Amino acid sequence: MIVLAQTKNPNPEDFPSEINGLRMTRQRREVLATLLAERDHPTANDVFLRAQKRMPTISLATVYNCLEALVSHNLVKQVNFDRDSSRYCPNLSDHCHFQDESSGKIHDIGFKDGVNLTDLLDLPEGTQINHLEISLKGTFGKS
Amino acid sequence: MIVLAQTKNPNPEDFPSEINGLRMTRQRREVLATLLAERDHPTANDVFLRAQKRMPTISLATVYNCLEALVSHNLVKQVNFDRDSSRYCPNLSDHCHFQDESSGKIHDIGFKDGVNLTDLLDLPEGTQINHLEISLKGTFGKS
DNA sequence: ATCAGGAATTAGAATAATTCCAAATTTTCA
DNA sequence: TGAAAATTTGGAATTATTCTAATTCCTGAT
Repeated sequence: MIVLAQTKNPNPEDFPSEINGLRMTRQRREVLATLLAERDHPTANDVFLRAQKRMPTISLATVYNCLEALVSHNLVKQVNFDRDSSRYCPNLSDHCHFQDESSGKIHDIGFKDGVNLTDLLDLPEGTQINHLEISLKGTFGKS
Repeated sequence: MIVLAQTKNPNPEDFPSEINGLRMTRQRREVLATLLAERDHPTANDVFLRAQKRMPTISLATVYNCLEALVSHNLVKQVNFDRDSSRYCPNLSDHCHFQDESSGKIHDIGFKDGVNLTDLLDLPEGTQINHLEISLKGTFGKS
């Protein structure tokens, strides 16, 4: 698994031509670079507006297509809070999401060392987890 | 907190006139009874179709209204998987949801004794959690 | 380089879950 | 009983997302 640059404002040109089996087209690079540049969990439309600044011809449909391609190849995580529009997160480490109800901001929350969620769950023998999403809401402490 | 009957097919007439501060109208009783009768995590439309059998005049808008009232008074939980339509669950115990990818069925998953999710999370001091949702997908073991 | 075939992009239409609205009905309780 | 408030209702409106069909872009073989 290729580790993506964690630097801000990566140059889309610097991405390899294929990541995790996904051919990196110009638009996909742009969408990914947009997500990496500002890690504030934007919606598809937010990404569209930002990507348009550097690539004025990109369409919203393409942004949706690219996001779905990136998500399905595990380059980006899709973040859902209730029925709000989906948001996107390029943080690939194991984490969950906390939405502060006063600011609306979403924070990435890591797990403490050595803990494993599945140890806590009463799952029947032989269950295989393919996907897991944890979403929290409340008031976020100073940090 | 009033504990709702855990029996199947409760008679809507048997609910008290107010639960958790929510006035129980005829339609709200019917919607709640529908959820308690078959605990398979139906969508709003599923609930509508079932409730219509006993109350042919109920409208879909009312089902949405009732579900939202029940959810906001903590009588029912709203269950979300990605962008699928919301599903509703009258199980008020602390649990999360697992969707079996082969059958599509949703299972309630309890936590093992004595564990507390928040112990695992790297949350800043003073954070207050008001709402929490855990959704899993995969293949469910026999059981 | 050129060309054919496949993949990706695009604009706009279509979809579908949910919410909104305004009128009618029901309930509450003074 | 009657006025005010709350709820229900049907249908219209909203909106995020998906679909469609046409165009453009890539890629790899010649």
